[in-house]
Amino acid sequence: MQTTSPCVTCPHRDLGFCGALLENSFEESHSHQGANWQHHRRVPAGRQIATRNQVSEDVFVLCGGWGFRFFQLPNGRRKILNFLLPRDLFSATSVFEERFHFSVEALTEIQISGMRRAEIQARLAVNLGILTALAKSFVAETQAADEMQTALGQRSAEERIGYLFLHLIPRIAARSVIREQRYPFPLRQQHIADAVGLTPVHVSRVLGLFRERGIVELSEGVMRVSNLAELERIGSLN
Amino acid sequence: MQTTSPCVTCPHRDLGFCGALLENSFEESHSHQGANWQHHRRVPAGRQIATRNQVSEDVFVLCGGWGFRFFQLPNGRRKILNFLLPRDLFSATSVFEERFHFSVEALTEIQISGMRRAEIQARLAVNLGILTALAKSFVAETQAADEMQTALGQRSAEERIGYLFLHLIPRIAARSVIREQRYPFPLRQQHIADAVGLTPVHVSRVLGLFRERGIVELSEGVMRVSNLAELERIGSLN
DNA sequence: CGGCAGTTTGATGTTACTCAATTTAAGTGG
DNA sequence: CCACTTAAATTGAGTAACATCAAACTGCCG
Repeated sequence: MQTTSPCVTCPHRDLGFCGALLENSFEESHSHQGANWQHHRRVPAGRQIATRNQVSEDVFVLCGGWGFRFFQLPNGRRKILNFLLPRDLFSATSVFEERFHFSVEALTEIQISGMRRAEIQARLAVNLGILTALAKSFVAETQAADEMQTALGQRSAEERIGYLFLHLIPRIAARSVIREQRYPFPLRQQHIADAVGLTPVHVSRVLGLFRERGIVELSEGVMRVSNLAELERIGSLN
Repeated sequence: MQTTSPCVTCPHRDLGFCGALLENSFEESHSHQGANWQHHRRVPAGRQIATRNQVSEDVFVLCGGWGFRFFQLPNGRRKILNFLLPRDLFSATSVFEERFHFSVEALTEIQISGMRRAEIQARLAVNLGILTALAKSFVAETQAADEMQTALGQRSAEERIGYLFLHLIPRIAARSVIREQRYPFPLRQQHIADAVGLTPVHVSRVLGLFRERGIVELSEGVMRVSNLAELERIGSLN
């Protein structure tokens, strides 16, 4: 099997560093046998796979399914910081930090790929491409966090949920073929609540309104967007 | 004058890349004359010095005074993303992005230092120290943004303001000598409101409570912390 | 002294939370 | 395939937190 050609029989071809941001950079060194700096795992839905302050020698990429990063609060609530979709690094910070500053949970069944941090850092030192990709990832993380801060700080429940959906739509679309504005969407209302800082009860009411007004509808793990223009009017920051 | 010894006569010795994160990395190449890749400016209080989507060839460091990054919303409100203190890069993202994704305003009179992005990137490629410092800065930005998201999403007015103060205290202390728990603090209540997503009226009420209960007191540009333990109980995320 | 920006206070309104009950959907074992 | 169980979503009533509007108060500067 050639290292430069697509490796269709390997389900992890586009995973790990090949994933999110480093997909291309590592291709030339990807091989089936000697890759002991990289390993894969399957995790069932609902399982917590990383904990705040936990030390890890590895940097993780989500390869399949959905997960999320979160903070657990002492009062029992939690804040979902963002959702992880296939090819996402858990966080670009973990390339440099040996501890997670967040926790991670599997939302659906997921596959993850872990790589030795030491190995990644060694490659960073000599490979400008990886560095560039990593910088891009950092920039994207920072910009997304700034926007989410804005949505949370100054906006109503409808606007927050609208923003969340708008933010997720292109990310989902980049990872699966979308027909008729139907997006795969495994979130429970509780997840939405934890992500935008509302109670599940209130989320339910807002989603009810969206449905009545023919804007978005959630059911059976699918988000159906009937009126994107209106959703953008509601959720967009501009 | 020696390049390796402290350069006390130059008010910008510890500014620019010498500032925030790159202080040490650039020391050997700092010189008074030929530094045309670096320039300094003084800006009066209240002046806006960067606008969202504006293109800039330069990367900026705040050298003196306070500023803040923000998003302007169409409804007239604004969200302050964070406050900039001396030696802060406006954002580590601007080392890689030619446009600001945020706006910046001077809160007090400030001095800023701008450096050519191209120059910085060239140095990044050959200087591991700078890279490490930059990565640290990115990590810190990301962690702070995650925490602020949590504070905004899941917490009450008192907790948000408490969190903001707790977050600022060590940053201020790192930049000036603190005696008797009195911190220089140039924010108006409107700034606090814009930062934590409350109305100035409500901020005033909460600050009134803090004062009554002998926790913190703001006046004449000084924050006096009388009961740090209680402030931590209120504002800490843990 | 007058004017302005910032803060405080009061009265009232709205949004979202809480608590509790009901309905719907999703599994599970027989 | 159907009773049973459990989780998720919906609905309603009452409440708390914060917003809004408006007025009074403070300190500062010309």
